[in-house]
Amino acid sequence: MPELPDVEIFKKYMDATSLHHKINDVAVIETKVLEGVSARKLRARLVDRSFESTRRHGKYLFARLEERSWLVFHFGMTGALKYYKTESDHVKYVRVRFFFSNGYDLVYISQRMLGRIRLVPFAEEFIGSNEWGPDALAIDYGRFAEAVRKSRGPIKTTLMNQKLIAGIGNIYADEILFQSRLHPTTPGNKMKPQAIENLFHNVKTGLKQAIQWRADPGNFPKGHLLPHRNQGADCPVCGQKLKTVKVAGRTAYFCPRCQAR
DNA sequence: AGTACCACCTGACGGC
DNA sequence: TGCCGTCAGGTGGTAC
Repeated sequence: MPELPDVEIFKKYMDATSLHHKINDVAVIETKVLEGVSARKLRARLVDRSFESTRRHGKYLFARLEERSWLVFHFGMTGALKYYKTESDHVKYVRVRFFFSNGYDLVYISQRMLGRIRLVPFAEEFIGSNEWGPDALAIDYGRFAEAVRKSRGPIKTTLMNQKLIAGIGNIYADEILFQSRLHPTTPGNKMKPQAIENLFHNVKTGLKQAIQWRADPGNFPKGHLLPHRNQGADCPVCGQKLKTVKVAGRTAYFCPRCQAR
């Protein structure tokens, strides 16, 4: 699931639970989730240290250990973090476990193992080397509008392009386009300035609201697409049957009436 | 440069 | 019940 709002919730969760506790041990249950670092090195760099602060860029979460040392969490489609008292709970798909000196663990969960954990010296440098665009909550209007105006492909693809704007995935792209009353295949370079402004506004408010509602569709008030984003559902605004279309290999849900081309 | 497709993984679900 | 195809909220590589 994890897109920007979900990862922001993981960040808040980690801030509230996992900072400043000494790490007693690290257990790598599945080495496949480690990228560019061995289980041995990870353990050596973490044991006796603690997570001091976190930051987020797009769908990536960074936890600072010390100078020149950041742990990078990426969650893929099925990742999450959970903090709980050691052995108090049986959690499935735990791939890496951090044992704190206070008797609690932070675990990295990843059912499909499409996410990765890395260890990098500088968060900023890592973000730059991946050529990610500005975080969707930080991008300014000028840069956003330029990216949209220059794109010939479907607007949904542009919203999800991490090199242009970091943090929006399949689900929130659908919600943002629904709020903007834009068909997912609308070409960016065909959009009027008014429509681009409106889309920009909905990127910001859509993501901020999702964070307020803890990225849980169950908390979304009426008039939002997410809780209805499944086969055969009706538009929460006009009642029309929602439709789907493949955009860049992903399923886009939209209302054919509210989001007419 | 921009876009499409596949591979990476596991599991859930529907049809037969 | 069991098997099989399809699909799932992400990303990176390759091929046009």
